[in-house]
Amino acid sequence: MTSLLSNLNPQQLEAITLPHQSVLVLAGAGSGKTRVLTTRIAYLIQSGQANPHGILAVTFTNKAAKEMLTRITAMLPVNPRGMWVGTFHGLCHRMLRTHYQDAGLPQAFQILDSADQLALIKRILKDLSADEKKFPPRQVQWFINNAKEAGLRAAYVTVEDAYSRRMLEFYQTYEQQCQKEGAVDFAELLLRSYELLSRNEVLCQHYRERFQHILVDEFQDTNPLQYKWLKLLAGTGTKNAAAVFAVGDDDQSIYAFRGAYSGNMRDFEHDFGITRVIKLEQNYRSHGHILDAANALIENNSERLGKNLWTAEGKGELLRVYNAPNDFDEAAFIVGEVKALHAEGVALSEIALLYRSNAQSRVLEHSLFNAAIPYRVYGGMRFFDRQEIKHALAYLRLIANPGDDSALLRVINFPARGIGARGLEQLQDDAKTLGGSLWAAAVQKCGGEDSLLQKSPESLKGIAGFVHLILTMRQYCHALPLPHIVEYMLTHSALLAHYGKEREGAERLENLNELINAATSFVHEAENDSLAEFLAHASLEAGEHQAGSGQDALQLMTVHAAKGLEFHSVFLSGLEEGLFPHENSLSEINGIAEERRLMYVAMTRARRRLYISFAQSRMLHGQTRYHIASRFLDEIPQNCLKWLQSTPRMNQSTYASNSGNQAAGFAKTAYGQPKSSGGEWRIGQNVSHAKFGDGVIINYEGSGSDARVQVNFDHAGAKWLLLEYTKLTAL
DNA sequence: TGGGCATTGGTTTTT
DNA sequence: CCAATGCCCA
Repeated sequence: MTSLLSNLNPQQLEAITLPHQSVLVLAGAGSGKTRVLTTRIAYLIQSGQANPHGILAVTFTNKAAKEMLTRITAMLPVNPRGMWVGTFHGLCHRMLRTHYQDAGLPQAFQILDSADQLALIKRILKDLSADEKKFPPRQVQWFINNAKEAGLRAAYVTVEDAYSRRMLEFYQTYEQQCQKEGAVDFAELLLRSYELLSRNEVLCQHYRERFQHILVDEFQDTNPLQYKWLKLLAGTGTKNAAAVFAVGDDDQSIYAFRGAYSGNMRDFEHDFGITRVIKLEQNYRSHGHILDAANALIENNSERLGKNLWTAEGKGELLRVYNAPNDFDEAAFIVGEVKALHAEGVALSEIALLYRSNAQSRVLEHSLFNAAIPYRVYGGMRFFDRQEIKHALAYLRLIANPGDDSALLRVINFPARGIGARGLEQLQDDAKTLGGSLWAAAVQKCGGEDSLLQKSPESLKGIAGFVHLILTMRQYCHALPLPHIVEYMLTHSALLAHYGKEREGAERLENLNELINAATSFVHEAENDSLAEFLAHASLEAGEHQAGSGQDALQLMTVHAAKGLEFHSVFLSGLEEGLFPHENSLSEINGIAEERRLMYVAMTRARRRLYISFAQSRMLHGQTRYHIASRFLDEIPQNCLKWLQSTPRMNQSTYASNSGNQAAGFAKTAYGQPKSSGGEWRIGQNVSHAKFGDGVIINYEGSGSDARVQVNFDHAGAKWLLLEYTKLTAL
């Protein structure tokens, strides 16, 4: 116990050792939030106030859940088995699987991810012959999810105008279709689970008695439905209500656009009768100037719960601000500074390059690539989102639940087996008349399962061939271990053969084989290794963005993606009005405040050094746009800032400090010794580049620091290179 | 049935 | 500008 509670500050200690009561912990950035959360759990168990069975801890991401579990396991000698630790969706899913009958779901119900949901909506819109111009599928999706997140079934949505009436019609049809197919989308997991608990007194009571301790991470990100779910589960107001340990930071609420409602923190205080709010304000991450700047910035927001970060460490370096003439130059500046930092011994993985929107990464990547600096971009396609994986999963879904129309439509003719649009239309009509699934219609069309299975597969074409395929798969896979099912499916569906002969199919083949590995490790790790459970896992846990390449690399990501992370040095780029704050936020209610919190999150990622840069002009949507510096820069006290200036010369530019008082160890940095000494590049000259190899100069433009040459490389093709930062050798 | 070409739109994102 | 979708043709 002593070791568990050592090295905690008074507020952390108070939070961790609080008696059985609900509490709101306002945990600032870098204040040891996760430590408090996990230590609280360990403390409850070790002090005998709770056993693992009685604890439920909920987070937003699988990553956070995993992290929490790992840390608890490290702290406790006991196996945390019995504890419920997971995401809202994961826990709700668990509940629905256990009580699928009470929840009105088929045992083999499937989870739709956003892409699956969108596909289903598109199908419905087509079915109802809706004008996709007037009712964009994405908007319909938004409407449905919004309603669900407000806890509203179609029957309870009130509409006035014709437009919403049509939307509601889509929602209704969507609900019916989901029920028919046994499909459950993300919001549905929560809503169903909520309805299950609110309708089933006995069940609700059971869980209430069991989970006497509920811990919530990132509480400011909860949406109204999640909050209602928590309230219901905790049994607020009842005699043996659970103690809810809610940890959050209203200043880091940056997901309002997807339904998060940080007002839940205030409601929580009220609804749960919170008498004391514990504030964790001591920051263990950043140096003083960074915190001073962030505090000053966020002061500009009203309606805060109120919090001021401080550190026991020194002030540290000033924030470095760079005013670039254009986005190119901004990128070049960053590249130069990254090089210098790296040369000073800072690992590239300890340096982050943050931006407001993904589009900004292009220029940065370009410069980094030319400078041969390894980097890694976060975000983008995840494993289970890939087309080939989706196809494979569709086959698996059909094995688990042939009533899954969405899955059937996805693969009935993939790989192509000669089923055209007319055949499909016919099938859909049949299904409609039968009132059953597409699968049922297909089976009937082929004269029933039994007669079909007796025929030789070679003789069957088109729909019959497909039905036979799925039937044999089901039969064959019945008792097979999961990885074998996957392997069998990949071969017999001919997915492997298909991608094997596709030109760019190598990577897809690799991914499909990776799916077998995923199944193998799932079998090893999961308690329940059924096919249905694996499919749920695939939907709920889309997999890490990319396998870490292992190499030390610079970290590129949006500010949103950086939440929760920290780095030695952070570059915050594109601090321009219109970009950050984003122009769209100007017309949104409390839009600027949210952008400001985003800025706050970005700044507090840095431990030691923070760069902020903006460009006077930048290429956006194919046009040069001119912006002024972001208002957020004005909100940072000048005495926290050091303005770096570019002083372009003939052939080189130097970024020098005007404060004359540089932080220890970092000398003025001069950029790229341009050109070969004395030599001018000329068109037709043969040159060599470290990365692209040999080539010949075919064009030239710009001058001074803007000078670029176009080189036609023997292998890499034609590329524009900024002379100032590219090392070319004359041949 | 897929590939090529035109059109269109373009914050942030986890589950 | 560039990617993603949609549509048409071979």
